[in-house]
Amino acid sequence: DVTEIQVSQTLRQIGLKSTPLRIAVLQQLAKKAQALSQPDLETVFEGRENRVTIYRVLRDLEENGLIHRVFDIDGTARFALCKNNCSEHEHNDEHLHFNCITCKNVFCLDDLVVSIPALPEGFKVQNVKLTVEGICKNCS
Amino acid sequence: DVTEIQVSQTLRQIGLKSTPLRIAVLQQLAKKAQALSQPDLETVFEGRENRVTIYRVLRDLEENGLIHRVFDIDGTARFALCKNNCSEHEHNDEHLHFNCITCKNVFCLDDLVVSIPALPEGFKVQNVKLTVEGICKNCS
DNA sequence: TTAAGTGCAAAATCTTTGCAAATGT
DNA sequence: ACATTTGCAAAGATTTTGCACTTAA
Repeated sequence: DVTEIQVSQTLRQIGLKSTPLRIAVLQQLAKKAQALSQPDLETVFEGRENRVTIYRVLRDLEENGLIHRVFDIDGTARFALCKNNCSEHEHNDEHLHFNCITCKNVFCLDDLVVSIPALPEGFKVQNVKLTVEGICKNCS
Repeated sequence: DVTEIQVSQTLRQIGLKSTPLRIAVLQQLAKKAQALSQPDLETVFEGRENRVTIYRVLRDLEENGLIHRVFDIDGTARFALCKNNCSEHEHNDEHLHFNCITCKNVFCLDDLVVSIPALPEGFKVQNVKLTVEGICKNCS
């Protein structure tokens, strides 16, 4: 498990203050294989935390490369921890996301390697996202 | 080019009335390699068409399997013609989308084949979406 | 102490809904 | 003629902004 101390250090390393909500959000994301949306987090915190602040925490964490954003099949933004190679506005999450069409959860399957076909002339690749839609373990 | 007559027939075949806006939307999508968002379409029609109606046209065309929805890097919904194997709520767009990080356009690269790695036990695949982010032909 | 972060209210967007008028078949 | 589609206004939902208060360092 990820301790509060570890998370605090990470935050300070990148120049963000270590605040209760930032710590709580990172810990939530750390303990789930699934990407969480802003509404998910509101539910987790049972409305105790301010909605606006959650938006700002997610924005700050994303801008500083600690989390990345994926969209579920409804286009709702969901967030997951970045494993590596992410920096400000340059997220390198070259892995597979499984989007469940039933529960809408997004699973990050980090260890699967994605290979892409050659693109036509003139297209410069920066980032590859393979999204597989279907029915997840829990829903089938 | 796709004629108005062809589009009209397609609409009637699936049980939708052939109306000017539906025809215009389908013709717009047919002549672009890029997926268009609702705001894009408003621009194309220079505000002459009602925003609400555009939303409804896109919804109806999607529900009837004529177009499909992809999300650009900002999470904005964009629409493109379905080539084949699409039906109501069962879109089979197993192809590659190139999302330009500069102009935000989404290019459907239909002819490239996507292969996926084996998934963990319990995950049932229905649909594969490979999204490549980078800089498109026009922006580089 | 003080720059960064938070909470609240309010604005700005984006999308959907209800209903009367218009349109396609 | 009649069900479908559209336009308008209004409601809902989501996300952002301004500003005073609070907190981490």
